[in-house]
Amino acid sequence: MARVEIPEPYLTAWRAFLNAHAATTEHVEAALAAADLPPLAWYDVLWPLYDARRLRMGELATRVVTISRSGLTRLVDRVEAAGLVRREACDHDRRGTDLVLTAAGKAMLRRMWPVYARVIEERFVAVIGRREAEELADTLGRVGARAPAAEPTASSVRRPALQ
Amino acid sequence: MARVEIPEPYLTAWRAFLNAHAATTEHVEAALAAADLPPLAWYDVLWPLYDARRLRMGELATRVVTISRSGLTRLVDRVEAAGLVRREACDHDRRGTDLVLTAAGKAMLRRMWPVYARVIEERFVAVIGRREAEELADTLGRVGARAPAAEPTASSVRRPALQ
DNA sequence: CAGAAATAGTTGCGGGCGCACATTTTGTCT
DNA sequence: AGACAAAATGTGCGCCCGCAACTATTTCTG
Repeated sequence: MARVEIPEPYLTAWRAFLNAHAATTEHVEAALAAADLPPLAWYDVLWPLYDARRLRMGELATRVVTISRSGLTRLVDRVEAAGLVRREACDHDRRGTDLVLTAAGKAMLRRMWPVYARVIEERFVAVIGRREAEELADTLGRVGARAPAAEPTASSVRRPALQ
Repeated sequence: MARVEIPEPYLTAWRAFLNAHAATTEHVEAALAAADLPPLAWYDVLWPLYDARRLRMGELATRVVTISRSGLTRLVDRVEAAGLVRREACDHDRRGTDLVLTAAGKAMLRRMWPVYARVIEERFVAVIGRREAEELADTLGRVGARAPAAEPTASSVRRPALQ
């Protein structure tokens, strides 16, 4: 029956990890919904497009780790239907689709970020010291590292200042 | 437009946090599926029942933070249909439903934990120092703390030794 | 250069989830 | 006691997701 042993401190940390994610995520979604804004998943599509100006579906998929390829297709369907992004033909590869942010998409990004950021500040920044944040980044960076060497990282949350 | 500012180290930590969760979660689900076992959500139902012997739907909902009340109803429907738990009438309150683990449920728990634990070891324990684990638990514990004072914590991952 | 193999993206299908509402039972106030 | 609010689940409905299969291209191979 292979008695699996995981030392107490690790187990506690693991539980805290899962809890923290559930709690914060929930609050972000609630805040967005309360402000009549789309779910966080839309942000994950819009931001990389703002950051890169133009991306192919596959490249976007690389940055949105939380959803499957087909799921992304339909997520983009919806975001496009809302007029926030536009699909364009890809030059060098007629199989591919390029995505670009529309003006409305950029505007939506500007409306979503403050709401998103507010929750990050209240639930995350507010209870973590600067030094701790650095350690967190380091530790969790290792946990999230794509095992072997390939598997790209993911999830971008704004790098250059959004306007 | 309220230029929201979040210091770099926090943003980096936040990204690492989301990435780490996506990555580990994905691996756990993959490992369970590969072993022909139910998804992690089932574990979240089975374990608290093993831990508490008997729980009402509402009490269970308190511990399974990642799903809504109605979602839990149907999750339990499935787990019950699989013969892993049993719904029983609650004595003092005829509105309520008690849940108890069946022998098959306990057995399933014993099959799932090693697979689950294996991933925790490989992806989490293996890349974190003991000291770091304690700091993680502390820091993320604060992040996951239910804001005001009520809102119970959640997610249990085995406390007494499973057999 | 023909044809197999690989790649990019989409779609059919079945399943799971959350919201809002319905149902049954308790608790309270008068 | 009688009525009304509150609490504990379950249910109808529509949305979203992932898997596997499909189409259209491109790339590799002999």
